[in-house]
Amino acid sequence: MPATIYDVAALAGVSIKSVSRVLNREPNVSAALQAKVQAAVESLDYQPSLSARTLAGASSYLIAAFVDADLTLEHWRSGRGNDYLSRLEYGALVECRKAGYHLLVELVDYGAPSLETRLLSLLRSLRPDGVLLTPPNADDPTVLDILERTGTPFVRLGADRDLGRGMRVFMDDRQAAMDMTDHLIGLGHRRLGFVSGPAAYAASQARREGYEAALAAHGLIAQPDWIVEGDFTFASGRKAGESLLTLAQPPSAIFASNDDMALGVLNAAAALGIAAPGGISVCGFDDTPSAMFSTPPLTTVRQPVAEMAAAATRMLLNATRSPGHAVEKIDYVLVDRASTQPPR
Amino acid sequence: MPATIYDVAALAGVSIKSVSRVLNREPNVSAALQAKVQAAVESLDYQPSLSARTLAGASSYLIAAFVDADLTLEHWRSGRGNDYLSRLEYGALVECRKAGYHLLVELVDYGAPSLETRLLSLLRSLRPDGVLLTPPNADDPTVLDILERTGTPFVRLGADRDLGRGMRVFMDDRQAAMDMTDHLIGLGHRRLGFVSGPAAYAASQARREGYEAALAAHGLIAQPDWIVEGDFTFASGRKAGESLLTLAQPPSAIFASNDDMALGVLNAAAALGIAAPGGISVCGFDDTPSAMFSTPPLTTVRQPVAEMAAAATRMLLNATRSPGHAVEKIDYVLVDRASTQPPR
DNA sequence: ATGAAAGCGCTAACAC
DNA sequence: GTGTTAGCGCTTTCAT
Repeated sequence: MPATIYDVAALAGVSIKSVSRVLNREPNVSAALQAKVQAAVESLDYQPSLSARTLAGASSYLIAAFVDADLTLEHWRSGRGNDYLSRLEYGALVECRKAGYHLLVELVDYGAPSLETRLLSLLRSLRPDGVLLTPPNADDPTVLDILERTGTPFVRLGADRDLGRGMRVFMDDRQAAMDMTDHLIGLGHRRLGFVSGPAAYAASQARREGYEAALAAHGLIAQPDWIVEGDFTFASGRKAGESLLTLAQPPSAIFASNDDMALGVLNAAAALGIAAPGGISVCGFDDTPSAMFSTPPLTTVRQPVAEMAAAATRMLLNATRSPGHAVEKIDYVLVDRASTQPPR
Repeated sequence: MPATIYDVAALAGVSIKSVSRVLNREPNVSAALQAKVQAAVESLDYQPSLSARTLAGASSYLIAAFVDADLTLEHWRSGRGNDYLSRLEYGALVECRKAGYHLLVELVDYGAPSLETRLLSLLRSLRPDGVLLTPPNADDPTVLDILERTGTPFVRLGADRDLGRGMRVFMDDRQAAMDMTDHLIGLGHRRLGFVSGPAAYAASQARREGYEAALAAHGLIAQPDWIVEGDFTFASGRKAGESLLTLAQPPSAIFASNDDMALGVLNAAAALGIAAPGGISVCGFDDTPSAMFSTPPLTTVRQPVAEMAAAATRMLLNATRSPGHAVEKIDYVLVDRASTQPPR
C-alpha cells in the first residue's frame, strides 16, 4: 500500500494541509515546516494520487491530443507511413514531462454523428487541463464549440479558418512555398510545374499562392498547363507527373505540394525515361520519412511538428493560470537535397 | 456543472448504489430499475467521473504505453522517420476505445538512474490498469521488476529474453528471414549476400539464423564473404552494399536485416552503376514508410505493429479480470515488390 | 433485489 | 503561518 498524505503528515508531525501546501508550492509556509515535510515525503517515497487531486477540484494534470481516426486508419491500412503523430507526441511529451503532466491520446471521428456525445463524455470523465488539436481536426467547428462550451483550453495546430477561436500554433505555408519556388528559380529554372493539393484544404491554397506569388515576383506568369491538381496521394502525383512531363513544352522543374506526390512525379519520370534531377528537378513539401531515402533524395520543406507540439503544449500549460488567445508562428526549414539541380 | 450520480439517482428515484450497479453491469438488478436508471442517465447525459471511480478503488480505465525516450528523440532529430509509434498507438487505441479505456503515452528513459523512482511514481499516481512495453524496453529487467512488484499487468512486445515474465506478443523473426531467403532462392538466386544488424540485438540474431537455415535447407553454404554486419542505419547499409558489390564474385541478391540498410544497399548499387533489380536484387525487413516509394520499391517483411498492439491491449484488458501469462504470436507478411527479380 | 453509510486521498474554505 | 473540517463523485462493505 503506497503512502498517503496522512502518512506524510504523521511522520512530519504536521497537518495534511501543510503537506498539501508544500506539495503545491503555496505561499505562507515556513522554511522549517517545508523541510520537515520534504524529508517525510522523501523517506516515504510519497507520490500524490492523481485521481484524488483531480477529484478534489484541482487540475487533472492531463493533456489530451485529439487525433483523427480516419486519417490514422488510412495511414495504417495503406502502409503509407507517416511519422506526424510520433513527432507531435514527442514534442508534447517532453513539455508534459517537464511540468509533471501526462499525455493522453484520443482517437476522434470527425464528422461522425456521435462526435459531440463522445467528445463531451470524454471531457467530462477525463477533465483534461488542455487539448491539442491536430491539423485535419483543428478546424472542425463542432469540436471547437464543445471545447469552448466546456471551458477546456485548447491549441489548434495549423488551423486554417476561424482564426479568432482558441490558441494557435502554425507554419507559414505560403511563405514556404514562395521560398521553395524562389529556390528553383534561383537554380535557373523558368518553366515550373506545380502539383497542387485538393482545393478544399487551405494549406493547398496557401502553397499554391506562394508558388504563384514567387513566379510573379520574378516576372514569370504561371501557365495554366503547368498547374495540375492532385489529392496528396502518390498515385495522383504520378498521374500529374505524367501529364506535366508529356507536355509539348514540359517544365524543367516540378514542385509538388507534398512529398507523396513528389515521389509520384519521380516515379513518372523514371517510367518515361527522364532522369532526375538531370532531366527534371522535383521537390516536395512536408519532409516525410520517405523523402530522405528516395532516389534522388527529395528537396522539400520540413515542417517542425515536434517544435509546434512543444510550443502548443507550453501554451496549454500556461493557459491553466492565465487563459489567453496566444498565437505562435513556427519556422520551417527548406531541406535542399539532390532532387533539385540547375536545368541542363 | 455536469450531472453526478446523485442527480441520476434522484431523477430515477433510486439510490446511488443502484445507479452504480446498473453502470457497472452488476448482477441482481431488476429490469424495471435498470430501465429507470438507464432513462435518467440518458436524459441527464450523465458521464461518471474517471477520477472518482479510480479513487474509490475501481480501475483507472487507463492503459499506459511506455516509449523509449532516447529512441524517439533519435528518430526525431535524425529525420529518419519511423511510424512504429503511430502504428502501435493506432492498434492500442482501437481496442481501448472499444472497452471504454484511454491510452496514456509515457516517455521512459531506459538506463537512467532515476528510472526506478520515476516509474514508481508514475504507476502510483496514475494507477494504470495495464502497461504496454515497446521493443527496446520490453527487455529491461528494472522495468519488469517494478511492474511485477506493483502488480501492474503488462504486455511485452517483441521481447527477447526472460520469456517467462509477463505476457508477450511477438513475431517470428527467424521464420520470416527464412521465408525471405527462400523467396530469393525460389527466384533462382544462389549467391545471397546478407547485411546483418548489430549482434547485440536478438532480432538481428534471429534474422541471421533464418537466413543461414534457409541456405542450408537448400544445400547452400553461407560464405563468410557474403555476410556483412551493419548497425541498422542507411549509412551502414551503403557501406555494406559497396563491399558486397565489389567482391570478385558479387552476390546476385542482397538481403538486408532492415529497410534502412536495404535502401543503403540500393544507393550503393546506383553509385556503382549497377541496376536494381536488373543487376542486383535487394530486400529488406520491417516495411518502413520509405520501402514503398523507393526506386525500385522494396521487397520486405511487414511487421504488423498495429495488430500486435491490438492483441496486446486485449490481453491487458482481459488480465484485469484473470491475470495470466498469455503469449501470442502474430503473423508477418512478406511484401513482394519490384526490388527482387530472378537473376540475369 | 435494494439501500445506507463509510471511505478512497486529496484540495478548499475557513478558522485560529 | 498552521490546522480543522468539509466535501469532490464514486465504489464498497454491510444491512435489510
